[in-house]
Amino acid sequence: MSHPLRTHIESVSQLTDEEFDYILSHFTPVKLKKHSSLVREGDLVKHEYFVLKGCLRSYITDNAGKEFTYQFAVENWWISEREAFMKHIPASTAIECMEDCELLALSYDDRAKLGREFWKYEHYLAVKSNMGYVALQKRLQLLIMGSAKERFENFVHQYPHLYNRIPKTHIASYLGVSRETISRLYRK
Amino acid sequence: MSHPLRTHIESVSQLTDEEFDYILSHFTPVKLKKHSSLVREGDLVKHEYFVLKGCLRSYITDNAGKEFTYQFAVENWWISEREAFMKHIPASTAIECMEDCELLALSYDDRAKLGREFWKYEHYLAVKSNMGYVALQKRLQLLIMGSAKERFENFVHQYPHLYNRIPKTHIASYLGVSRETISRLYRK
DNA sequence: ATTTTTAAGTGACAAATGTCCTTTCACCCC
DNA sequence: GGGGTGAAAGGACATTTGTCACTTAAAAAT
Repeated sequence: MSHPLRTHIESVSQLTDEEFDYILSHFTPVKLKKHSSLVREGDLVKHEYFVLKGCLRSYITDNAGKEFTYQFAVENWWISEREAFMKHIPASTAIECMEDCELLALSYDDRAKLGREFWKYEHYLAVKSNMGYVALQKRLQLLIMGSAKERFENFVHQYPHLYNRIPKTHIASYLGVSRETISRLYRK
Repeated sequence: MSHPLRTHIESVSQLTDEEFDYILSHFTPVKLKKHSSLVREGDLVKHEYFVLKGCLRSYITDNAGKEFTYQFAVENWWISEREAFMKHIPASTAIECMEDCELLALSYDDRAKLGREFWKYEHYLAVKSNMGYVALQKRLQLLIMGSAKERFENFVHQYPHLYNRIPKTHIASYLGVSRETISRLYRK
């Protein structure tokens, strides 16, 4: 069975064994316990992460201390604080493990290096970035157009495996509604 | 006084007169009357547009016939139906002129050609795309975190010139609230 | 200038959603 | 295996926002 990262990259472009081994050699394994922080607000973010095992979320905290989930990540997803990572500025979003996690970390410099050395890797990044943009667009659309109910149903439909894995509180804050509203919705 | 398009590109990277003239030669002027459509739902989108004069909006229509504004564009903004333009698929979003407009159209092929011929133009596109992503992120954040009031105040603060230029109905649909709610808000 | 159309303001009411509080249940930790 | 901890369900009530109907004002058309 092929390495999860390889499978992910090859959904965009094929690699030889040598190429993949070389790429993989730039990643560092990271293990984290449930509830630990991967990134805290204000941190400099020197890596982006590919998730091998576990479940994380990135979130913003407003002045009143309320948390808003910006993104989830499970196996075979990438996660980081994009803006902080790209621009070398302090993170405005925190990232936390919701389960014990195993990650692969790639530094900014190594990412740039791989991009330079492999057209294919650069292309993979570009495709990934574009998919991210389109996903963001869709989510925005749903936020503007849909009621709490529609947003929730869409979420369950789109991520059935997350619905039973992630605390409802966080799903609520991802959808921009209160936890109680979520409760009310699937009573019916 | 320099050409608006040149000014815009040069906010990212400098051009010689010859380079700019060559780039500009790939653009076609387009004039449109108020209320006319630049893109209709279902159209193939072969161009992207730089706005020289006027004011446009892109919007989605839901099953009930309700319109949701996805984006505004005024002088010195770019506008298109990104997904349709990039992937050569039918547009799911329409674009309409809210005033008489003068645009510069650039075809998909010419865009690619300019990107190939000028590293600087390619770079300009990349920076623009990244800024678009960050802007989308900010807007999403505000939609999740902010009340109607906060969203509206943020809009007025961020785009004071649009607030007096664009019908409130469309500002409301951009913010994801009803027109009446907007009315109520700035009574106070 | 007069008519017609379109945008905007307003109030009353309904529906959706948020907030607060209590109770229950499941899981984790000595 | 009991005590503690955190997540979730549920009810009561407050607040926000949407909807509808009507009026006024402004802009466009003739």
